[in-house]
Amino acid sequence: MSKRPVHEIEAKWQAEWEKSKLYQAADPGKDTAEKFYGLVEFPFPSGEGLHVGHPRSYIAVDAMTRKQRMSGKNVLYSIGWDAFGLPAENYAIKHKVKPQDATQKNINNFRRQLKSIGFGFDWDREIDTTDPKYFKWTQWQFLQFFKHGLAYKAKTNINWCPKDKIGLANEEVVAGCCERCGTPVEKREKEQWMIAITQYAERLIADLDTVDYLPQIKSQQINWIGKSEGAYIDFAVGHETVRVFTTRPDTLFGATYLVLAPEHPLAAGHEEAKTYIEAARKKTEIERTNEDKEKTGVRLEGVMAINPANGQEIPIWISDYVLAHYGTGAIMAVPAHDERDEAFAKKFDLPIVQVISEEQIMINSGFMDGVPAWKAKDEMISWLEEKKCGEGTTTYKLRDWVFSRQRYWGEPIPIINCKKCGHVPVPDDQLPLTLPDVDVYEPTDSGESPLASMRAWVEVKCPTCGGDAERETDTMPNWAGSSWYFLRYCDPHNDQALASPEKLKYWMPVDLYNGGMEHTTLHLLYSRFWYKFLWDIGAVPQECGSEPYKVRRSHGLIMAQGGEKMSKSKGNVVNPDDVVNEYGADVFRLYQMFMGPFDQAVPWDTNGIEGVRKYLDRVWVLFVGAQFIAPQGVINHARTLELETLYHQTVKKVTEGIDHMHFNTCVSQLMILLNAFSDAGGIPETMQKGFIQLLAPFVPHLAEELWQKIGATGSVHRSGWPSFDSSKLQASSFTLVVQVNGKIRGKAVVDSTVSEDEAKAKALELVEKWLEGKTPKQVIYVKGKLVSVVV
RNA sequence: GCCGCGGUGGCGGAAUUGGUAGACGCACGGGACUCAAAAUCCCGCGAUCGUAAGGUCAUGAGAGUUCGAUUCUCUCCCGCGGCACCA
Repeated sequence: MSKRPVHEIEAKWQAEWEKSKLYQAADPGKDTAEKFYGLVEFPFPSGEGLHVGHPRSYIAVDAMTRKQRMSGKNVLYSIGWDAFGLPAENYAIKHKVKPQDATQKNINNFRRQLKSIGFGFDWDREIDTTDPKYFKWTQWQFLQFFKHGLAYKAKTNINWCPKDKIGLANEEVVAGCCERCGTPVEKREKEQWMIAITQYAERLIADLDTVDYLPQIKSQQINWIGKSEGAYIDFAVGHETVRVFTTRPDTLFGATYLVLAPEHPLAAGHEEAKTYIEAARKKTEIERTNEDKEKTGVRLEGVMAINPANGQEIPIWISDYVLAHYGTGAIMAVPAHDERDEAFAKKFDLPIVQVISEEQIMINSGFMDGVPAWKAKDEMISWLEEKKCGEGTTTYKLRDWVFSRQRYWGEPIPIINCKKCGHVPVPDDQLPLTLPDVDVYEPTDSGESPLASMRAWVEVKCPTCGGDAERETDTMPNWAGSSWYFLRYCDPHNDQALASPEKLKYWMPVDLYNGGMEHTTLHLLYSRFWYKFLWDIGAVPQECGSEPYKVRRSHGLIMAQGGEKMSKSKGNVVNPDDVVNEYGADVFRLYQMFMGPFDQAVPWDTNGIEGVRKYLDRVWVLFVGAQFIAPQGVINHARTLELETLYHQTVKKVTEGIDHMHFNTCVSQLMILLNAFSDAGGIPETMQKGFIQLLAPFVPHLAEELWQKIGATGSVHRSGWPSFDSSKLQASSFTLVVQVNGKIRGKAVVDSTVSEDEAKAKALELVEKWLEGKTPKQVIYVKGKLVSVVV
């Protein structure tokens, strides 16, 4: 038997595909076929190179897009580099090289690795977010946000990571710590560029109804945006007013005190509160939220608020359990119907008034008494609006996007700060605004970007008045370039626009987007928002629709052997280079698809790879080894019919399995089919091509080689997709199962054409001894499956 | 606490408009080939009782619906992920 020359085959076809541009996506024209746009999250090219979990998503979508391409669709599937960002800059600092050079080196390594796996990417559409030709449009888009009033500079408390020396968006803070390095985040007051994503909060929730995302993705996004419907209520405090937000306006009569956040303006200036406010400011976010729920607070002496519902005077407290950045930073406390208020009231001995009875009827509520609880919320809002002391409203947990980073390796924010004219956009014809070439990238403790010290770059003339001005020195977060890259794939070399409307109309929306769950509240949310904005201002044509991704799926993580997470520190990371070198790309790909359900975490298993390698060796032997293609007549007629049934079942299963991402069962089925061919002594000629075509999305190199070996013309990857004949899915006989009182008592192989009466008669005969002479009460027949006898 | 996903052999996992539980692969055991080993091929492989034929039990636990439940309903337990003093 000839050994399968894995590496020769793979190198040969990779070179051939590259030369013939086999996977090139056609630009839309008169006769262009129907499109299919498959998308995977483009990688950040780290210094460590790919690890084995990385390509899982790419292999899956590669199989899906290959199948689409074989079916005749015009497929867009491409790749690129999300190459700006903190890790690249830290890498450069550590290795004393320029971020530009380090990034290029890493990109080259990633490209080599991806090419060795044999993806069907259209490499002519490769994207690099750090390429000035690309980020020219990232900057242009930022200026559109600015010109439409959605990008603004504001002094706010931001999340500051003292280790990375960088400001973080809320989405980048996990449990009060920096998402990247785990350092507890501090609060710092800073002027930052912000983008008003909150203006899209409602649409970001509502439009989820129009797309097909995994349920957990939708619910995580909804959760993150955090919509609450309730009311603002105004409490008079002397000559001033304190406005609170509540989701329970119905319990207004039970409000026995107010609580303000320590940052609330009304709290300032009260001598007795000073120490408390000072202490609260010093605490980190985790300290403030992790205090085992033991409530603290201080009463503001000598001030009372008037409850607008009953005119009662109630005290005002400050406490850090009320958050400054949510609602109005002030609440009405209803201890009878809110756990937190109850804990606070009990600790400080404040009155508790129940306003909803056990029977869900309003009590102790003046004009609301007797109203059913379910109606009370709406009635109270109407009353508040009528009396002009409040209004119904909706709030969101989502906050505006902190868009500034005080680091070197990012897109410079193209704004010029002029004392006279304010923030002035860099004129479009001066884009891209590139980074100055410098020697020092170290971030500063002062929280200023290293760009600030490059005076020659910073000092410019104001484009509006011509006076002395300074460039903005903050850069954009790495989420900027990745928020629109899928649009650029449609038209990657355009220097007149981010992409031409014609091409966008043809390719958008993305038909399938696969990526990690960890990006659900970051990249996925940002890019949906970004896209909606571009769509609103007409930079993306109306025809593309309001959502960028029709379908969103997520892959499970690959764990280390044994079930732990793969990590550099544990030394259990599997490098795809090693796997490809030892087994070849096809084995690597097939194993990834076979190892477990695509959407679930699965441990890497070296033994499992061996099994897949054996399978491909056996496929090889069947075609080119001793068993070769079965000549006519070697396989008898009955056997051929059996194989035919199995073949058509396999075509159906693989066709549907790929579309539904049930890759592991597709591979099982292909194994079953091969086992049957082996047992029969070869492959009937009528099934040869189809079998190779079914293998092609999973093992493209081997399939192409076999395609050539059997003398077929062209590439298997453009050869069509096999179809199944529904009439041939049914075997000529089946095993009839007979149950008595729900237990299996007999089996018999019967002809598929068996009638109901025949089946029942046969069944009763088979299980006679179990009936013990009794007459069956009921006999149930399930066609093609079983007979159930009840006695 | 809230939301989402999941729990099936020694292991990864199949099977759901309710109809043969454990497909396929791994590991393991036995055999063939070999001086021997590797590779390859063949057979076996949930537990339990039985020489066997065959029986009984078994899909996290318990109940329910049904001729029949891994699949549907209810109650509970455990694991993973997300959010969390959000008023």
